Amino acid sequence: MSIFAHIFNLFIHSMAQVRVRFAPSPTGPLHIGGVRTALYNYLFAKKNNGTFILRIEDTDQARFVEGAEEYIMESLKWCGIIIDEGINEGGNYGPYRQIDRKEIYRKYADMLIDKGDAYYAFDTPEQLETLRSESEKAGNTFIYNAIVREKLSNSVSLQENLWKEKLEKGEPYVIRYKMPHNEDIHFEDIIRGHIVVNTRTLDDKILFKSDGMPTYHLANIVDDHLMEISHVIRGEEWLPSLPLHFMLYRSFGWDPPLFAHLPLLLKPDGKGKLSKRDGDKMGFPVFPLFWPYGETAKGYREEGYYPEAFVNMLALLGWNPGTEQEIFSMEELIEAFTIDRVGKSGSRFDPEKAKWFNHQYLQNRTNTQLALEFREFLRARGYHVDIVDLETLVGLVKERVSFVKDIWEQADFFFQAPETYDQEVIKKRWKENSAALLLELRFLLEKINDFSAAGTETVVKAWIGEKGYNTGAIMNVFRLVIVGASRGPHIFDIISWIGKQETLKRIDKGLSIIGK
RNA sequence: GGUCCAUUCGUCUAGUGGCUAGGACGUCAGGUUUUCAUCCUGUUAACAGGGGUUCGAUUCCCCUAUGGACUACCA
Repeated sequence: MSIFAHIFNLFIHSMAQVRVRFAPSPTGPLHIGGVRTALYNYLFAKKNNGTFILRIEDTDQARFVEGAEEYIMESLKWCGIIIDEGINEGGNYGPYRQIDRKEIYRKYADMLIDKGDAYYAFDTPEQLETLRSESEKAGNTFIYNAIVREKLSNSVSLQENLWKEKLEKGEPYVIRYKMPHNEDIHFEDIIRGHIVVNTRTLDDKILFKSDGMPTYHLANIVDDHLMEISHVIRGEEWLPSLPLHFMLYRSFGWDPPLFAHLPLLLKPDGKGKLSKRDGDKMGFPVFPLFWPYGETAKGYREEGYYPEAFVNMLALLGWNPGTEQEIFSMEELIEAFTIDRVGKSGSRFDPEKAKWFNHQYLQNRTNTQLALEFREFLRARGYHVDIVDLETLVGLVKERVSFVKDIWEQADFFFQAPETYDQEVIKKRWKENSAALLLELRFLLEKINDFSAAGTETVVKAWIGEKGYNTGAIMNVFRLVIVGASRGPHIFDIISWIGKQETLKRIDKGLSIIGK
């Protein structure tokens, strides 16, 4: 443990209350990277007896997407992440939707203007766009900073009577932060450690838009302060704006919370961060739940992942307990989680490992649970099977599958006689005497009263031994007519489950088709 | 381009100023299974490169390379 992490630990234990927030924008389905951010916030909150808050950051009305808010909440619920304070849960620090806090932000923007740390700017987006493309042509980057603001249209460069007149005339304006020209800003990140940035590389960020809404930067700082957020745990994409955020806290005279910037989730192959396209291309979901609006997207829930497996997999992507334990319940994750064991570098998402986690969780289900789940699947297909029979069946095939829906692929022959027979197997196993042997077996089975797996197996093996037949020669063609291929569980388990009548029927059918 | 962040097996990762650099997924090979799958056992494979510091660096420092994020009146 680094010295900084140690000090940090001492610090959090001395703090009165841990309050963390997950603050997504309702602009579409929640990406699994977002889910992981929410999860780490939640684990950290619960580990420290703190509060987990959901705040909706919907200050950009143009990008608002209908249904996204519900999607976010349903996703968290599916994952087992319980919100303590939020738009539905309420709390003493509401409202929890930024659109409903609109009136709050203006006051704080004005405070900064009065203090001289912010100013009005009247440049139109078109003007700025022109300036940007011009400097780009000249090979420079346009930054709205201390040097250029003197030449542009704002309350710093303009005479006081001029800009006041513009204000009175109702000319559109934004409020920008007045970034100092040349100052080293020092700040700490729990995961990254000490960082220094010089303000000359920063720009005068817009805090308040001409539509009367704050930007992320203002709203975020004000809300985190007002909601008494103790730790900001968010994605690494926010690291570049951390200096600005520190400056804002300083300007307001507030104590900043502690920050932890999480590494990103990367695509399984190639370069860059995980996107929806990767999932489509490689056949795995990038979203927790199916997203039915607009461009539809697959979800882990609908693909048959257990939420416990999904959460377990996600938790270990970028964090580890330092032990060799890999399977964790939510309670165990909460118990084991510490921020100082979150890695610094981005993690490639591995769909194979995700499947492995689900396999582990599926094996730990009882046959009864699985039978119930599989029955739902069968119902959708028009099969109605007794639950006790399904428990037996599921017990026969569960270890070969990772998902409930895979049970069907492993067990279709339990429900229907083969339509076709694997040509490879016929070529390899079907001999001159196969038909005769099968016919003999057929009449042997017909006479058996105890059609349990053990019952039939005993009789058939005795018969084989008695006659001195070759076991493989019989069993392989037997499997062929029952299953249609060279796969599946123990053959006597299969015939016991389908019953004597069906077994005989399948032998007859096989004989008539292959045996001619 | 600029700023910031990162870099241990193919992937997720453990780890230390001196270790045969550990585990998991995957791969491959055996074994079990009369089939297929599972399972078991084993195998495979890594400290990005170059300089320092040091008796000794994968570990500490610097440079380079590579990757990533950001660079909007989006979050």
